Amino acid sequence: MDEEWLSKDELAAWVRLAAVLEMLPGVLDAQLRRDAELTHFEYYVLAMLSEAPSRTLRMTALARETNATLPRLSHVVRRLEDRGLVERFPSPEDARATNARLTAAGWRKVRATAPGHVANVRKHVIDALTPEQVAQLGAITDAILQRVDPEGSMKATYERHDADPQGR
Amino acid sequence: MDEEWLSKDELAAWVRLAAVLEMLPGVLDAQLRRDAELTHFEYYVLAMLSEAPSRTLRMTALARETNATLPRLSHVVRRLEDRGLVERFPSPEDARATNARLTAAGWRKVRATAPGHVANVRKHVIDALTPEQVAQLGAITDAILQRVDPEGSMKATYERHDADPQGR
DNA sequence: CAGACAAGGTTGTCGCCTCAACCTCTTGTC
DNA sequence: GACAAGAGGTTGAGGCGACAACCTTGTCTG
Repeated sequence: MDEEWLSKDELAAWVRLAAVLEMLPGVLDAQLRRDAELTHFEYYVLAMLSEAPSRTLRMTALARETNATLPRLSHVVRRLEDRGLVERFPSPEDARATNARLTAAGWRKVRATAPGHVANVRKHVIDALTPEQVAQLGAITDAILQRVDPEGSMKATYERHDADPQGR
Repeated sequence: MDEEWLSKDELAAWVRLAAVLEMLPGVLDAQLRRDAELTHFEYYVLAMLSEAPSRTLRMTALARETNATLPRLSHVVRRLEDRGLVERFPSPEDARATNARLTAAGWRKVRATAPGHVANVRKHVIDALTPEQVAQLGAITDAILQRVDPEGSMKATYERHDADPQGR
């Protein structure tokens, strides 16, 4: 049984990808939880804010950049606000909108946490691959994302760019 | 900020992979929940059982094949048992061990669910890639898994095989 | 063959995510 | 310029996973 309408190669790739999907998040979360009391998603939220102008972003924009739904982000930002890492305030331009801004403590947190996290990503992903494989992985994930999220409603991060010329 | 100690290519690949990690599980779960009232993980449990001799597997073995922790599996199997898709019984050989066996209803469920699930995997992953990319993805995920789970304590599924000759 | 330790599982608690409901503000339309 | 529809967010309830505590059975050692 199982995925019997996949060829041998397809099945092998899919089974492994499913395993990565299952295990990698745990590895990422574990290191960040241990070293910084953050989940990977929380870290990503802080990191995206840290790169934004004035370290500030509207909730909707932040949701796009972190590939999250708005409810999920709202909950997470509330917790981060409780911990003093982020602050929220109404947008001056649109009374409906909320802006999230990194606090000084949040900024320090990101700076202190980034090296360990990057090292962890290197250890478990990048350094496991050849440079060619890194490039291949970029193209492959790009292609998958276009299927998963065709309108690019979640993105801004994985910019549409030098796509596969064959357009598959 | 963010992952500034990654090169441009490395960062691009990582950001996209992180996005896939965030979004693909939701896509898989959504289809299965809608069409079969199953999560992807529940489906995988049923699928692994369906391929086993006598459609039976010890909990520990099942945990390995599904890349899950034992507590997680235990909870999931209890729920599946409540729904009549699986049954548990003590192992004859080892009084500590528990066997999980697919029921007739569980078997029907897998058979009925597989085609839609496979189509979904095709749609969002396999068909987005060229055959070469499928092969590359297999090699890449294999390399990552060896870092994430060096002892292969979780596996049996992504068999160690024709690994990259360079051994990176 | 007694006790210590390991293997195999289960259970409870807590935290996070999903989904649906809801509220406020904005925009378009007649 | 009033109302309908939509955009932007928040909140609450329910469900699943992580982690730690615990129980039982095997195994190993003296």
